[in-house]
This record gives sequence, structure tokens and C-alpha cells, in this order.
Amino acid sequence: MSTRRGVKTPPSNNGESGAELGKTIQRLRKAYNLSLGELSEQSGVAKSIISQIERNETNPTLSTVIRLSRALDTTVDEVLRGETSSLFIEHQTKSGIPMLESQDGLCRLAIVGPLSLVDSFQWYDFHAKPKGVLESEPHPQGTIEHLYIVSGELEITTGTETKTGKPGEALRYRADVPHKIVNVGQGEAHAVMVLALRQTGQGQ
Amino acid sequence: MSTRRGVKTPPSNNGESGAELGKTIQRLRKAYNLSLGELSEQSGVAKSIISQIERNETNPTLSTVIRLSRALDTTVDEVLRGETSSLFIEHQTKSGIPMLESQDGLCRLAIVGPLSLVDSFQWYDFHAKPKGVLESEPHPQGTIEHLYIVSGELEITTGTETKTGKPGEALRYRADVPHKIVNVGQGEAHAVMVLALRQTGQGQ
DNA sequence: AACCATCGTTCTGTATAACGAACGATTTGT
DNA sequence: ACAAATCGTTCGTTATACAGAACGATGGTT
Repeated sequence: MSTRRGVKTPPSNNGESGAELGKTIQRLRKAYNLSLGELSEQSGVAKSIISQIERNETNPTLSTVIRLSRALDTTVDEVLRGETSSLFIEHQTKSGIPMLESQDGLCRLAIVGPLSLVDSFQWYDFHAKPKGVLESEPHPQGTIEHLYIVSGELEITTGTETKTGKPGEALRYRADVPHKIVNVGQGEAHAVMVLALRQTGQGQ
Repeated sequence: MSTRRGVKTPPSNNGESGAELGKTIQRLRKAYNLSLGELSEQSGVAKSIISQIERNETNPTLSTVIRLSRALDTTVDEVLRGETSSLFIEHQTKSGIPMLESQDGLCRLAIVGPLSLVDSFQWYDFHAKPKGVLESEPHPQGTIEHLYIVSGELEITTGTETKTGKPGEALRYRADVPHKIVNVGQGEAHAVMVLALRQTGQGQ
């Protein structure tokens, strides 16, 4: 029985409530496109610990959780709740995956702006490999999507209209109808996307 | 005596934010008229530990804090908060900057997003030649500025804090104080800037 | 191919958080 | 008054959270 060794540490699940904590941390980390090393650097927590936390193999100290929450621009409660979800539900892709990855796996949306400010706008870093397609369901009424193309060539289709944008160009279009973004260029495309949600209340 | 460290362990303060945690726990416990033993029984945490936590002599694990928070009928965040938010400088200036060029003429801010949405956020395409400096007056209270660096190397100074960002990195900082952006790299720098204005209305 | 960087995981040693028991200091009861 | 209970703190021990190094796997370069 060797109690020592890094035995699996059975389901030493902290039981309590942090059950989802590991998954949440990992999801947030990936949403920000951070590696374990980077998050380690930003948070001051050893990457080995972060790895264990994400796999629920340890019962972290409060200060560790605080440092991680800070680096991930959120609060401890939010991390505990595991429900950073409200944000993603609104902006679901066809697959509805919170990770914001397109079905073909060629497009990736990473959150750039902080999650806490989400109610007025959302800001994403958009990467798409060649032929990558990102299809989106309509966003809430009045939402306008802005796509600022950093590199590559993207084609936007909204409703019946199709436009192609090149680096340095900014496309703006209604996002309250189904729309699609296709990387029609040779290489990977990179863009910054800003979703502006309509302020309800202000008349047109 | 062997330096068993059991001694005072004075500044073993976790530093960061849990600073007030001990006092808060104790205040709550007393508010409920609980003794250490009683709270221990209700929470499942050894009373010796609670004692140490209240005196900030230990850095509790998350599960411990959760158990205590539960027994005290509150949330982890609330316990952590303890302190009030604090300093929000009352400062307001005209922020309706439609288009900008820095004094040295080396930086250029071009509006990418539409002006009509200005009340919720502003979105700029930022170019700076080497050594270019962009100094900004404080924006309205609560404003947060986001700088997504596409190329080059930029240094942000806000208040007394200075950070340097490289391509692919996103910097976020309060913009309701004077701040400065400097292109410290060799070549031209390019970034996307998003100014997020605080949605007033909801206090706190 | 071989090389180099970086990814996430797994090791090893050390510091310490946790528990339960024992402790002096108060308070309570009779 | 003394005794019994209970308060909060401190002691002794065990389990483990933590940091850093080492590790194989993977991806990008020359």
C-alpha cells in the first residue's frame, strides 16, 4: 500500500462544491488562449499546481484560487459557480460549444475582453485556418458585429449579402440574422471581432 | 526548541486579498453568536483552524473557506470582499474624441466603430511610429481601456503602473485616470483599442 | 532528418494546513 | 468558595498543497 507516491489520490474530490472548479479554470484559461506556463507566469502559481487543479487532483488554498481568479479576470465565486456560462449561451455557435470553436475546428474565437463587462459588448480574437467556417445563429436583435481584419482574407455572408475583406479593412454588419464567416485566403486568417449589443431602451 | 515554526508565524499573511478574511469570519461568527466550537461543529472545520484563520495565521484551503462560508450562510466572495471597493476617482472630462493625433504626430487613432454607438464603447485602430507617445486625459469614471496589440511593442502607463505588451497580448487598464501609451519598439506599432464605458445605472 | 521550443504531466523535497488533544483563562453553578 | 463547563489558544502529528526540475510528446525551423 505505499501510501506515499503520487498515487492517484483517489477521488479526493474536495466534495464540497468546487467540484467543477477544475473544468472551469481550464475553460477560462483556454478562452484566453493561455498555456499552463503563461497562466503560471501571470498568476504566480506553479504550472504543476494549475495542472492538478484543472484535473481536480488537489484541494487548492484560497490564495491560490484568488491568484488564478485574478489572472483570469474573474472572481472566486464565479469560478466556483462554474457558470460563467451566461455569456456563451447568448453567443452560441451551431455546435453550442462554450469553447467557441467552429464545427470544422478550423476557427477559434478567444475572448479578449474581460468577462465581467460582457453586457455591453463582447470582444473576441478570431483565428481561422484556411477554409475555416464560422456559422452563427442570430444574435439578439439589434446586435451589430464588427470584424477588423488583421491578416488573411475573410468572406462574410449575412442574409443574402456577401463581402470579402482584406487586412486592414473593417467590416460591419448586422448580426441579428444568421451569418457566416469563411476564410477564403491561403493562410490562416486573423481578425478582431467586436459584438456590439443594442442598448435596449434607447429608441432607435 | 528547534525552530519548529509553530511560533507566531507573523507575516505569513497571504498578502493579496484574503487580508481581511479573518476579521470578516470572526465578525460573522460573532454576529451569529457562535463560539469556535459551535462553528466548528456546524462547519466541520476544526476549531483550532478557525482560530488561526480568524487571526490570519494560516492560508486556508478553498474547501475550508467554502465550508465556513456555508455555515455562516454566505458566499466565498462575500467573505472575501469584507472590505469595500474603495477608490474611484471622481473625474470627468470631455471624452468625445472622434479622431486623434498625438502631439508628436507619431500616433494616429482612427475610429473603426461607428460613432452612433459611442455611448457604450469606442473602437479605434491605433498606429504609432517608433517613439510615438499618446497621452490621454482621464475618460469618464469607470471607463476601461483595452489594447490588443497586433504588432510592435507598446508600453502603457496608467497612474503609477507601467506594463509592456507584445503582439498577441491584450492589456486592460483603467482609463479614468491619465494614461499614456508609448511605442517602445523598433518599428511601427499597431493595435486595436476598445474603450469600454461604464454602464451607469447599477450602483456598485 | 535532426534540432529547438513549448506543451501538459509527473517526480521530489519542503513548507504548512488540517486535525485532535492538551492547555491556561474565564465564566457558571451549586 | 471550589468545581465543572466552556471559552480561545497552542502543541504534536499527519497529510498534502506548493514550487521547481525533469520528463515524454508535439509542433515549428533550418
